[in-house]
Order: sequence, then C-alpha cells, then structure tokens
Amino acid sequence: MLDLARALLGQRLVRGGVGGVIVETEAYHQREGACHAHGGRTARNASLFLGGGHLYVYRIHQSTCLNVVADPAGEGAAVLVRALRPELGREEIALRRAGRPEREWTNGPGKLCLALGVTLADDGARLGEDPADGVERVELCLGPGAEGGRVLRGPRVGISRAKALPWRFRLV
DNA sequence: ACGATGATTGTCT
DNA sequence: GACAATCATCGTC
Repeated sequence: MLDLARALLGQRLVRGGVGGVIVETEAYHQREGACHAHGGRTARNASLFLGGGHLYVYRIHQSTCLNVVADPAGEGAAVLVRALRPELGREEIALRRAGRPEREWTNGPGKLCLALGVTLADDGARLGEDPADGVERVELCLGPGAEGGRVLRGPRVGISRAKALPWRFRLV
C-alpha cells in the first residue's frame, strides 16, 4: 500500500461534483501498531479488509476520515487521504466550510470530509461505483498523478504508535 | 511559526 | 474505563 499512497498523490478525488487533487496521504498496515486493523477485524474496521477500490471511513472525536483500502482483500491495509487542493465545486466547498479561510478548507482528513460531504454512510462503498440508490458516491478520476510535482516522504503525524515509519507522502 | 492542550464521542476490553 | 489515524485555540519563541 506504499505504492498506493504514492500513486494517489496528484489524482482527483471527487464526490458529487465536489473535489480536488490529493496532495497528502499516509499508509497503514495491520502488522503495524497505528493501523486500525491491528488487533484483528471488528465490526468497525471490517471495510479495511475488503481489498482495493473500497473505502474505509471512520470517526475520531468529532471528525470523519477517509481511507482508500489497498489490496489484497483479507489483509488490513489502507491509505488515509490527509489533504486535497480544492478544484471542483469550489462554491459548494465555500458553503460547507463557511467562515474558514480557503487554505483551511481541505488541509486535514476531517476537513476534507466536511468539504466533500463524506460521511459514515460512505464506509465500505466501492470507489466510483454507480449510485444504484441515487446516493452520491466518492470517485477517483485517474490523471497524470504526481508528475509535475515533487513527492516528499516522512513520518506519519497524529499517531502514538509506530511513529518512526516514513509512510507519509506529500505532493509539493 | 511552532508546540502543547483540551474538547468529547464511539468503540473495544 | 481507557483509548484515539483530529481540530481549534492558546501560549511561547
């Protein structure tokens, strides 16, 4: 999933016509202590084991965070999307992030979920799958990726275990 | 600019 | 009852 974390940089993440370019990701794997799949499968983290193309959405404190699950299915591994550069539906984002300066619209995992309207209802969904029930879904518009920018790598932030692993990637 | 801190809710032990 | 993949704010440098 390190490859996935790198590959997601520069791709467009869109939900209901609102989205932007992914500029920061972090990789997580069940064999390492900071991963929610560490310690086995539970009702909450079940979608972490669904394999590539699925979403794992969870809540922490008052925030919602979005992960793209990695292959193979049955193995708990995913990439946390930490930041976007807003590009699509800027008016809608401005409404949802009312009162905040533009640079704080999507510069954190919880903030970008607010901006795109991601909720726990998106947990376990498949990326880009047509909404059979009329509900908006999260989709990934594949593009040139990280070409045109430099990828910075370093330790993950906001965690208390496995702090040393350099599994955070940023596009600059 | 940077680091510490408190809020506060669901989930697992 | 303890913990947490965060956020916003406050205090210092």
